[in-house]
Amino acid sequence: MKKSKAETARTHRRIVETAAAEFRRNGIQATGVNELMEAAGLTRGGFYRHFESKDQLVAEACAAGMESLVEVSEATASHRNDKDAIEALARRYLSTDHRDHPSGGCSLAALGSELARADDETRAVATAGIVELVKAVADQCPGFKPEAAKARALVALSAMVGAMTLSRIVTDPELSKAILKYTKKHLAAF
Amino acid sequence: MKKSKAETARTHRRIVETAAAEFRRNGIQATGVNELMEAAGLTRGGFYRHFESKDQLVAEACAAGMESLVEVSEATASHRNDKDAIEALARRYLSTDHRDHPSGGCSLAALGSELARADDETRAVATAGIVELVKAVADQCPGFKPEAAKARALVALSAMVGAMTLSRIVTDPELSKAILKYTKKHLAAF
DNA sequence: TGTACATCAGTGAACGCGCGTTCACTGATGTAC
DNA sequence: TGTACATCAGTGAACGCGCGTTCACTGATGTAC
Repeated sequence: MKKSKAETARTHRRIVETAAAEFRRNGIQATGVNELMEAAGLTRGGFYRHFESKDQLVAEACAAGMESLVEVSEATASHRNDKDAIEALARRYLSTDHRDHPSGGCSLAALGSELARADDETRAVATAGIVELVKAVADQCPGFKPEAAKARALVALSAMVGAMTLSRIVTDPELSKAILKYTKKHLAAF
Repeated sequence: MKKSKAETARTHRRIVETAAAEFRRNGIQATGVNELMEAAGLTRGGFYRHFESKDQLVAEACAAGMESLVEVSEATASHRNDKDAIEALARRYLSTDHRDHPSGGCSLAALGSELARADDETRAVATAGIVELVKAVADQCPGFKPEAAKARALVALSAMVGAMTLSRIVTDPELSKAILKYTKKHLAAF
């Protein structure tokens, strides 16, 4: 039963979006293609009409994840009211809500160490996303020279990704909160 | 062929150390029990004389990884010459050598997002290691009140883990170096 | 505009493979007498 | 101190299972005339 081009494109996008969320929730390796297709309301066999391999889906899901991260970050950084862009970003990023819901959150924090071992295409896609994100944040840092603003954005991103990762590892709720709180405070004064 | 208690303990330790290094290099899920036993010079069947399950090995390997991280960090932070403990730590941690050799490096950076999804025992072990690490670093921060020193150590650890993770994801060598450089510079002035 | 045919998204069974784990067995060690 | 036996670290074949992937098939869509 062939589908129209529009519907095919919609299905493709649905698989990618489902994958991006499930990967963030479960990890890339721990999420099976079959499980993913089922979650997208399809059967396993259809997968290879849309993707050459699981690796290709990973790359596309990574791209989608970075795209939404850039979107949310741009919105947060620009809709601030006279707060520093990075303070506004940190407040949103380093929340317990983000910590407790990885599936809707940042792919870099949710998949960091898995992405570091991903294939070149996926890492290239992640790199492009990071560059775009840094540019977007740096543009919202008035009072800094371009190079300094980029450095600031890179450091803030590192601190946020690390803090979110550690706060998810830690089993002590107080320590988990403290990691978020102190990093937020530090970035606000930065 | 039964072995003496001493030799059994040595074998156990060898498996754990091998696992800790291989996990950091390959990831936890991507490293098989059989492959690990072979790397330790044994055959697969013997594994379950030492561990109840792969999960138990993961917990022990995580403990070993945190222990060596604490050791190296204590040595680095205390053998500084009048530099701040955190500056000394960052200089060593945020090196391209560390970036390029995860197997001998920090488990939190190498396994971060996998540890966040690990079972309670492993996460508890990681938590204990983080607490010990933070305490050790905070103790080497003279001129700060205990609470402030701990906050400083937590923030520095977050920034270092995040920066190392990002620098390993990124495919652009210049950007990868920049992440390390700017984070190092930031922590030196912190 | 209507008809005939090629295309291809999606189905569902099947594939080989490597995983974590189990098991019967071996034989040197530690223990009981 | 010497002997007999129980223990158990390590071997290597085998297990069920779920993974990523393939394939013959279906039938609605898009295209050619």
